[in-house]
Amino acid sequence: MERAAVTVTIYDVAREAGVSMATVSRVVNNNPNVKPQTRKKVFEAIERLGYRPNAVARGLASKKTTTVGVVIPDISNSIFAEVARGIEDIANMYHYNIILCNADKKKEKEIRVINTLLEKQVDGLLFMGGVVTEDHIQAFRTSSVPVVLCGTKDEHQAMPSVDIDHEKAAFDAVNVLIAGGHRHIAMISGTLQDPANGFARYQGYRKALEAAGIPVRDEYVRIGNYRYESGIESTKYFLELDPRPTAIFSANDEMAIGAIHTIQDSGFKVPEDVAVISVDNIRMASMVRPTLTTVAQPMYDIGAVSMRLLTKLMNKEAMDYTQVTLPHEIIYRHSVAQS
Amino acid sequence: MERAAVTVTIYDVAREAGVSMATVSRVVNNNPNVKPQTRKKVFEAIERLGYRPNAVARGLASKKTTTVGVVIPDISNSIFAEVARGIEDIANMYHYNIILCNADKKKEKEIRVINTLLEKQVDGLLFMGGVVTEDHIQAFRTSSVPVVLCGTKDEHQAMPSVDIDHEKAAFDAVNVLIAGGHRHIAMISGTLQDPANGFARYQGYRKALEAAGIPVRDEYVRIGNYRYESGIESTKYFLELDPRPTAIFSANDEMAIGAIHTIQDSGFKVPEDVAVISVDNIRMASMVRPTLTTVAQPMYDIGAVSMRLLTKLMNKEAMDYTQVTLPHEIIYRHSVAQS
DNA sequence: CTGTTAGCGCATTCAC
DNA sequence: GTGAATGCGCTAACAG
Repeated sequence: MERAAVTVTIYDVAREAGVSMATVSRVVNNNPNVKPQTRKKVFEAIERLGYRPNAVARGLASKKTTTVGVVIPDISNSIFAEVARGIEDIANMYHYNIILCNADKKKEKEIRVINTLLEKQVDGLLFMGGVVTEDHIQAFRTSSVPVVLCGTKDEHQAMPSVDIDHEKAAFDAVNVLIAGGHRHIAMISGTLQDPANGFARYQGYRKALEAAGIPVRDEYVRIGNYRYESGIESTKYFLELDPRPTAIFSANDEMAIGAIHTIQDSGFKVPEDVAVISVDNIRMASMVRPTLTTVAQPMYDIGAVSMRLLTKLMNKEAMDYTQVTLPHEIIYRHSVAQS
Repeated sequence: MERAAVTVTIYDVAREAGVSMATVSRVVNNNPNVKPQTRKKVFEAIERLGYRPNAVARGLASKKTTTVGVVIPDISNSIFAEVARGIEDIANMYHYNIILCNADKKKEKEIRVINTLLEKQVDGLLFMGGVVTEDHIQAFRTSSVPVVLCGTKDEHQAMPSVDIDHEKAAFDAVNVLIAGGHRHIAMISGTLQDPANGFARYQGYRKALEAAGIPVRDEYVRIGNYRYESGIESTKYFLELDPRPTAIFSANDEMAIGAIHTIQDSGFKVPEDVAVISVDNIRMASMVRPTLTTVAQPMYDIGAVSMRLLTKLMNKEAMDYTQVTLPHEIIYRHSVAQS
């Protein structure tokens, strides 16, 4: 194959192969109505010329790009990496390309990225994590391509989505603590503004306590920002309290790790003095000492299922439901004493 | 703004505004040759119709897509996330969109992704990390768009690239150990097949030892795969040795963390019994106990500088040099005793 | 300042 | 099976 110094088009291939451009188009698109011999001639010409189909022209002519846009709220968050992997595997399976766009957890940038993707005429859109506001929905509406939310949902649950039951996940996590005999359970929460993740997890915490007849104390709840440092900060605060909590439920693993280190740095032991549990199950959870007991989100599956859902939507297949809730699972490790 | 149920084109806007499509095109492209009043009319029509320019058609007509493709070898590697952030900031500054494509650290997939990006007519390509083989270079050559390697280089250093001096970084790291009085220094290396990262870091290790007159022992070197588990495995091996190493140099942070935990789990202390140092400075490095002393790669800058370099290349600006080496820096934390 | 006219590279009828 | 013709939505000369 030669180098394509100047662009070689479908016309060049046609001339080289002694056929019409329509025929070249057919073989490139795997249209069966081509005599095997002709097909061979064309392939040879393609090879000889180093022809590379122009996806832009194809997209314009066919009004399909076979690519789906994925907006990642925060590329440095490892959760999304795993979800992306699930998305990719299924996308490849259905011959879609995926293009990732990072949005740095900025709403304004998310909207911009959605618009860029739509301008690029993606055939579908996957929106990962983050808060879905009216503005997002507006942006989605300006186009007619299907959108599915993965790892989050919109407030009115009107859009197709794939997620876990965050409230139930939190509820289950706190119950592990309660079952272990804990009565003084603090929570490091995410922002309560986020209905899908933040608020739901907080609700799960409250409901678990209430179900066990344990009073909910305001001073046992701190709002963090999902980062390590904020886990440290919240935990320092908890450790000063009287009575000091004997267990901490963190809204995500990263803050939980901050909690563990803070507890240890303060001369206490995990889980003996303070137990820690959280939600996510990122890779790092098994890379702390003690290893972190946490509620695992099926990240890969969330990605895979939402991509599969999207293919159906793009294909206009009939669907009985477009809101799927995947199961979560408690991973018992060593930051909570085994009962 | 209405919803664009059916596609509204530049013609629709032209009709709505009572001008020609050329004029609409001008205002969309910020061409100054439009009377302010006309511009206003057009904008109103755009707003009223909910017009969204079709980037695919634009790309075809202008032969430019104002997007650059970025191939990420491994999306779950946090190093690349930071590099990507640098890339993005500069890309935005120059009004380029970036599309990320993950390649799962599979060479075959890297090549496929490069081709996909090229078919999509990106204006430039950024190739992050990983090994650059002849096949990669072949793929790059089939197109005439500029390519820059970031965080790696090709064997013959023929392609534009932005990277640190890996050998020197390793050399410096090992010297920290030597300066601390260590003579029994083991290394957890990456694959020696990778000239840019793996082999260069190993070379730095050797040279540092040689320069200090310390014999290089084969049993003090283990080849890992850059992952936590492989740090554990290698360290278990080292701990059995006689004489047992008093310090370990790891080719990357993640394996170093595995080393620290293994040392601790075996009843030894870091850094008292065994010191640990590595290269990278990922976020997790400050999230271990003890915190990890490491040689920081300027990840953000690597991304930013390579994107800047790419813009110049795309712009066909004259360049004196296209191979840039950024400085690294030793971050002193607590996994090596302060001298 | 604004309109007209050609393509950009390809998929896709519709004939043959 | 294959070719000729048309147009996807837009930019870019070229006129005026």
